Amino acid sequence: MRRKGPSMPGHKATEAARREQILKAAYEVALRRGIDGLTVRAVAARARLSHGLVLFHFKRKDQLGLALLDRVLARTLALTIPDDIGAVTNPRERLQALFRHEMHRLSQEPRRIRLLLEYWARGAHNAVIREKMSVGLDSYRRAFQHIAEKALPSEPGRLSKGTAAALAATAVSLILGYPVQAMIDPDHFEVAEYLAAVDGILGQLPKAA
Amino acid sequence: MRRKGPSMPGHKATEAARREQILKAAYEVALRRGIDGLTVRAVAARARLSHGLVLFHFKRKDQLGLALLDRVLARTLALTIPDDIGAVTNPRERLQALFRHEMHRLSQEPRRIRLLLEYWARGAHNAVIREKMSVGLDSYRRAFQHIAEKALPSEPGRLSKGTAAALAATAVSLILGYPVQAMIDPDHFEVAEYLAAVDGILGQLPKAA
DNA sequence: TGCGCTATTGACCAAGCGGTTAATACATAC
DNA sequence: GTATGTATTAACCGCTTGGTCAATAGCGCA
Repeated sequence: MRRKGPSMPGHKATEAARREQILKAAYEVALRRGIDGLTVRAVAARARLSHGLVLFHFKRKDQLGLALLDRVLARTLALTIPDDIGAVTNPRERLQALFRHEMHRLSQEPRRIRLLLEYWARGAHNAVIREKMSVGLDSYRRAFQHIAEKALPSEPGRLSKGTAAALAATAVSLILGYPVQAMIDPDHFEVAEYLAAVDGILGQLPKAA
Repeated sequence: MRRKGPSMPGHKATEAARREQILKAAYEVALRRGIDGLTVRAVAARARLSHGLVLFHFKRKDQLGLALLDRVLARTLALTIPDDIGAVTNPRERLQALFRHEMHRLSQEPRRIRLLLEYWARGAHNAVIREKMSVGLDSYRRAFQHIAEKALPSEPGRLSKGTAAALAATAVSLILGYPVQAMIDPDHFEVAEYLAAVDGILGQLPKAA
């Protein structure tokens, strides 16, 4: 069925290297044009490859999208506590320091947050995305829950495990809420003032008698 | 250029009625299949109309999308304070009551929240969407800011207008953060516990001396 | 050197998209 | 009853998309 076909395949590469090259290109495309703009052809063009090759390494487009989601989650919700914060002995202060650190970190790469948000919305329709999202979110939340349990005064009745979990959830709300709101109107938002308000809230938290 | 053409135009309708009919269909389609599934043809099929007619009333697809966004914003971020909450005299309790009310309200229609989130993500790329979003978010936030100013102890130096605005922003984070997290893993989330944590935070807020 | 394996390419395909338009049926005005 | 205007339809168009595939070129190995 072929009419004419010169063809000129480029140089070869190991599977791992090619996958990484393609994933990197996909990441860049998604950051710039969003998930809508993440087409097989756009990724291939960015990686300077034929679009057939992209589908050769990632059999279907959604496999590429899921691999990219792993990368986004790893870079966004993988919480590593810096040494100087881990060294803070007072749990309350440690929680506040971690808060500040994460707020600044996540505010610095708004495009990645936006990409995370796009996946988030798609998670409502796609069970696989939702599951990956759930795992990432859970580990992120757990880090806060761990510190929150120590920061809370350990009263017998009032503070159950559920409370600590809920407190961790509110912490995540406060952290993600800032870049998400700032994404829409950057003018009205000062990270310092937001942090001051959150600090005021957290500072009074363990005062419970 | 026409080959053959019986055609059978249906009954006519006033412009306003048709637009409403189409918008309603678009809303239903978007709720079920997300913005990705919001195609002119899908909307037309749902409204039992030809897809040409949809484009006759909304000249371009994005005009339909923007009109739908208005509807979503009106139903989601238009904050009307119920009488029983407005009657609460203590500003702190009023703020808490409004919090509970909004949490429950927004948690009841998760699909609409998801749709709002999809638009939100697209606002990062589309200036018109972003502007509409900003207006809606601003009015929503202002309602909280208004009550927050009264709830805060009016100390001269420490509580400026910026603080109240930032506090309103944290309130919005806490309110939107819940359904957004619950959207991903509904199992780990109890609205009661989350509310208890938020109530604990807010309850201690005005204690500042 | 020559052989086989496979990564790579470009052409191809069907499906679905937004958008346009000639033909047509309906409602209204006269 | 007839003419006018327009809301409505179905066919059509050009384009992009994800996916497939025969042909091919480069590489390791004998």
